[in-house]
Amino acid sequence: MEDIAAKKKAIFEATLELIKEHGFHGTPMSLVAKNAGVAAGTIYHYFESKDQLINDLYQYCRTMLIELVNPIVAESASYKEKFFNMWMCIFEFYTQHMNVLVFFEQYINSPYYADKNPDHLQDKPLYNFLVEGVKKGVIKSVKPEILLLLIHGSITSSVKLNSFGNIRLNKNDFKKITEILWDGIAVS
Amino acid sequence: MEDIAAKKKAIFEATLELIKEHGFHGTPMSLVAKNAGVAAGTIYHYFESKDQLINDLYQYCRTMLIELVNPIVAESASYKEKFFNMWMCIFEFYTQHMNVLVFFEQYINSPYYADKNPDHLQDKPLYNFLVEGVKKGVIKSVKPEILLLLIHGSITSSVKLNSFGNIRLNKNDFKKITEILWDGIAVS
Amino acid sequence: MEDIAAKKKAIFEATLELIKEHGFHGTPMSLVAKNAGVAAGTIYHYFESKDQLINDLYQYCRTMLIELVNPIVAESASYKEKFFNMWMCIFEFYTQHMNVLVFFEQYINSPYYADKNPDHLQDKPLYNFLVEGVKKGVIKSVKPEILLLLIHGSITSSVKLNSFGNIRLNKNDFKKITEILWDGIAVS
Amino acid sequence: MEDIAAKKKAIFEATLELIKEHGFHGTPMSLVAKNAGVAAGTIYHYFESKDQLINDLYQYCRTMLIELVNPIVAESASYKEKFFNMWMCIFEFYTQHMNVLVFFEQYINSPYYADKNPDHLQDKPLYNFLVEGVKKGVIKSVKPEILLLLIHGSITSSVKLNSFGNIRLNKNDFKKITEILWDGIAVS
DNA sequence: GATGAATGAGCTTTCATTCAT
DNA sequence: AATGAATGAAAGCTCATTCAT
Repeated sequence: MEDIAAKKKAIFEATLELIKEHGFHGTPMSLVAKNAGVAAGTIYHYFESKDQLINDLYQYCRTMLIELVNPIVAESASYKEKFFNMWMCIFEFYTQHMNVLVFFEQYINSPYYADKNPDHLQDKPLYNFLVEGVKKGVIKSVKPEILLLLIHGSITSSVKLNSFGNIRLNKNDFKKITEILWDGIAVS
Repeated sequence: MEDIAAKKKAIFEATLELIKEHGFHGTPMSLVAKNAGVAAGTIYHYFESKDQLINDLYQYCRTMLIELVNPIVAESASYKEKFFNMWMCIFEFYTQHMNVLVFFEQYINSPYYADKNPDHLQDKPLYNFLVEGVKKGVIKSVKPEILLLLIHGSITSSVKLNSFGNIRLNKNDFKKITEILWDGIAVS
Repeated sequence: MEDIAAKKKAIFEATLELIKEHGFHGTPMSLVAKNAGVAAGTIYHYFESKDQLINDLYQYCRTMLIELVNPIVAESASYKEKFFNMWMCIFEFYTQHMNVLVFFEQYINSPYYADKNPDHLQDKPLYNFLVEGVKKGVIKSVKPEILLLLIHGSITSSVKLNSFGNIRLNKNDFKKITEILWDGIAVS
Repeated sequence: MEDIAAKKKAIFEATLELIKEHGFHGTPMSLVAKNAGVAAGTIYHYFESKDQLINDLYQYCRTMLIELVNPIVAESASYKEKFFNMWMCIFEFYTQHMNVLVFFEQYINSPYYADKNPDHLQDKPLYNFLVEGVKKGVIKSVKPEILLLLIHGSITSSVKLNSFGNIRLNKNDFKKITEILWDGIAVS
């Protein structure tokens, strides 16, 4: 991640911010260039087309998230604790990077995300963590894809509720939400 | 709903289908006109602008869904049964109207849905049903907005998993999903 | 030819003139639009793309020429006279429509004329006229394609010499050129 | 010709090939650089601009052709024989260097060849050879420019017919073509 | 109401050229 | 001399919207 050319990164960040603010449609390349501090043509040294930029941006964000969650799996804590930590970790990441969350939601529901196969984020850490939980008998024997979607949905919904909505969630709310989830998925 | 001019409805349906297939960006008014069997100018008799068309379409779909859910609340069944029926009813509606689901997801995450206040669908029936459940002490005392998001998220995720994914859900899966939800939110 | 929409014709003529003056490369669609007195977008109602415009323009010019030559074949005159009349007719057409000549020469030698098969103009009238001449034993038994190219080449060269060069051809020169041609191809 | 820097020659040859394949328009400097095995900036050490490159390339090709034809004039053979040899010599050069022929045809008909004065190739050897022929009374007293264009036209047409067309010319065809020419221009 | 040709602002993209290294 | 990343003007093209019929 570190050796991404500075300009490439600037382009990514400018795009992310503009998409959050104005959507795919309202984000012309000229504006991306301006906000990234490069010339219009420069973008095309790094990305073949606008489509390619969007797709590369998706991978860029995905990698950010995966690298964030990875360490938590390695912690030496109870499964339930790790579950909670993971939830909070992703929640906080999205809260601090609303533009990533907004981008993800738009991307997933756009024609860019062509195959529509909802394997979004399900790779590596969180998915494996859930598979492990099922195997250990800690959580119910449900298709991990379903669990994943429930969890991810609860996080993003909470972030949006907290950030956009009239409602502001407090520690108690987080506890309740994660407990609902846990009560739902855990083997009692 | 019945007195919507036939042309207006044709425009709505054409738009819905095109957005599902090509997204907002790939849905020019000229194509909407063509697929709806009207002239380009005709659309502007019914809708002030493309933005207005999109926003009106949102209301059109929303109303469809609400009118579907309403009768279930009135049923004389146990709360838990109604809860399950509601889930299945919405699940089936989205499964049969994938274009509505896709449109909703795109709309919610677009600049059209400007205020970002996640009151999407939370009005009327389902919201009230949940408030009632909390009051009765049948389900946990959590902000209904949160419950709503969890439920809606579980439905849409399931539809997408079932329709786009490699996974096909069966009766048993539905039971598990709704039980997870119920176990999570119900007062034990 | 007459029922070509006035706008389409205006676009053709503007393109022809601009290409003569500035070549393919120096003829932006915006300038075509301006000189044709239409909006940029209007061109795209009539032509799918710039390439398509160029190719349609070729057919437009080709038809003009063929319709011009056709009547001469039908004349009741000697073969040699018709031959001379044809030469002069085409010569005068190109002289009065230099932009068509310039366009043809550019087109034939461009990637637009993809298959490179030099059947340029060889269809219908002139080609058949030559075949007839060979059959009658009036002109030498040579592949008509060759004859065609020699004749066409002599016309265009003469037009260019006359119009661009320092040399101005007079009646005597025309006589000599056509006689050279005739002496070359005729059966003595 | 020999002391042209190797890189300069590489640039010429790459340009020639690209223009044959994709035309002026489809030959960006970046591609010339890539195919010539040099950096984009390097081209600008040798040529002031793309226009200059094209114009220099024209002189480069012209010189090639002149140096080829020169020796033939010096041969000790009959005028008619030399005439035939010259025709075949140029024919074969173009056949083996189609990219030069294509480039010439495009150049002559482009705005690069600004003055449009059709003295293309008419300088030195062939032109003088024809003037000499007229003076000797071997060929008709016609403006040499006209003769030149007829001859050159017959060669290029034959090359294109032979190389692109469905027709393949044989020894007999060549004989006929040159004889037509000779019969046309020679004093009988 | 209904039409659809016409508009033109604004988009994505290309490419000749420059210049710090 | 040589490089190639960077530039930005200008190209081809799209599409929401209008308006005479």
